[in-house]
Amino acid sequence: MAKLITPRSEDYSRWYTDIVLQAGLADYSPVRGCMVIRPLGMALWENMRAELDRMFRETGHENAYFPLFIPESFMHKEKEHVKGFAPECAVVTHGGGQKLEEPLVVRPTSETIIYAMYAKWIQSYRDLPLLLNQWANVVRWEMRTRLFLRTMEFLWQEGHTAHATEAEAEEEAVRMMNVYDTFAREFMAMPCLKGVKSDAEKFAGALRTYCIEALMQDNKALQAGTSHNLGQNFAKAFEVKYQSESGGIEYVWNTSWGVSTRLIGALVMAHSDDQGLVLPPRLAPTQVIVVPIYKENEREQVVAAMNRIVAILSPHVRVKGDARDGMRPGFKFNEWEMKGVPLRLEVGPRDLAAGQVTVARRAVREGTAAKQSVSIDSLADVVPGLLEEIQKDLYDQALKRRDANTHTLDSYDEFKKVIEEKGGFLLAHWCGGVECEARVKEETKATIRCIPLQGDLAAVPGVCLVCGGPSPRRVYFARAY
RNA sequence: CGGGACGUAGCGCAGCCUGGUAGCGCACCUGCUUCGGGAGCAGGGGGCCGGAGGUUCAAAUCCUCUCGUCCCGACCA
Repeated sequence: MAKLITPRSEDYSRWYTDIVLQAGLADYSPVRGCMVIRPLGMALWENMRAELDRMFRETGHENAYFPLFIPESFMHKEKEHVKGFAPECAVVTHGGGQKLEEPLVVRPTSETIIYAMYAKWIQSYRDLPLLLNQWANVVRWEMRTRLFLRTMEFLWQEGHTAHATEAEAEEEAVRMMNVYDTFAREFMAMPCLKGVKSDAEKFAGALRTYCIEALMQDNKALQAGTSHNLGQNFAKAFEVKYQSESGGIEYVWNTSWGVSTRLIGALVMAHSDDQGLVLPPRLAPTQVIVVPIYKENEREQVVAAMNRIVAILSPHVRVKGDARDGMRPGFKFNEWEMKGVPLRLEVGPRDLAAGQVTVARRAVREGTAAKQSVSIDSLADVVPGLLEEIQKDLYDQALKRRDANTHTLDSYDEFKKVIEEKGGFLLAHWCGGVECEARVKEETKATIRCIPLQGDLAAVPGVCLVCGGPSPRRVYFARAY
């Protein structure tokens, strides 16, 4: 027994770290608070990025790139923004052996430098909407860090758009929240809540922040993506103006939205088990691993069969053969399970004699129910369907768990009890007051994760959990990462 | 920055209380036997015990200082 993963139930935090390190997603770096993303983690991010990029393009966006350094004065132009980000900014004061005239902030997010450029690019209503996205790294000087979930430097995408009207900007912000939700559901197999942040939780400088929130296996919530309606706050700060059709000068309306490598952490915490990483087939860098099983004199024949199978499947799925000699099959089984490969094909003399392979699904391990025999001739037809089935099962399982851990409550005492004993999403009435929100946070460590949108089932009036005042709708509370 | 713990081989740890010159598991290297769920045996390499100072004939062990890491809070994608 080489590598063991701490059981989830014993120490969730340790379990998570074990999986990230042992699956080979990432490693600690020599720089405190930073992280090295290893090839498996990067391949996963690249797959996420490819799908997101496609979705961004389908909604009319293009990629661009803006500088890492932001003049410090830019950060000060929007007062809420600087208040929110100044404490966590890394600042460059020297360059080329000399003290800089004006310090440069390493971007914690790029609104300021992007809208400074937009001011130059936008003159007329004909220049709108301007819909750009950039893939970049950002730096935030965090006190405490955790692999993928919160590191001082992380990779993300940030979309920044400018529109002629408030309605268009609002539509865009909601659209991108929905894009994120669709991505999480269809590719990560991760169900999310959608909604608006309370004022206390919204982005520094935004009018309104939309978000998707997912529930992890320890029943804590994770903010998986945000989309902000920035109103005209940045347009006014950076003089982003255009001449309208009627000839008047108007400020533009902006949105910004982003997801980060935190999604990899979300993926780990959403699906993995005590055997290691579990990856949804649509994002798995390797979807199928073929493991040959042989005695010394059978090697040549079995490895040839393995290569044949890889060749048959290659046009249809991301498949690899593991012909490493001197390792027993059981070791390879465990290793690929730890790395989260959704489907394993075992090929041995017994299978070959019958013209078939043994197929094992990653996420189900108990008993032999997880294994089945499939004829080699039908592999190309069967395997893609199996992968889709796994993808669907992962989602169903996550949704079932999320729903089972969402509680509708009306009593504050019960709320405190449930948050302490069970966790999960607590759907309760809130009057909208900052005092009530702060009191819940203070007393239970739970925050409002999101306020469901109009038309949601939760939009039924009631009385506030804390003060008993009128409440327009229930909101989702949870303890969060 | 407050509260707690820990620094001994690549990783995980024991040894410390009661000082005597460093050990275990995994990983790594070599050989043989193995190979349908983390192989067995034999042999081998690898450490200024986080750093500095002190006590002592003698310090991983006792004392002082220092540096670093992790966990719990405040902050956060």
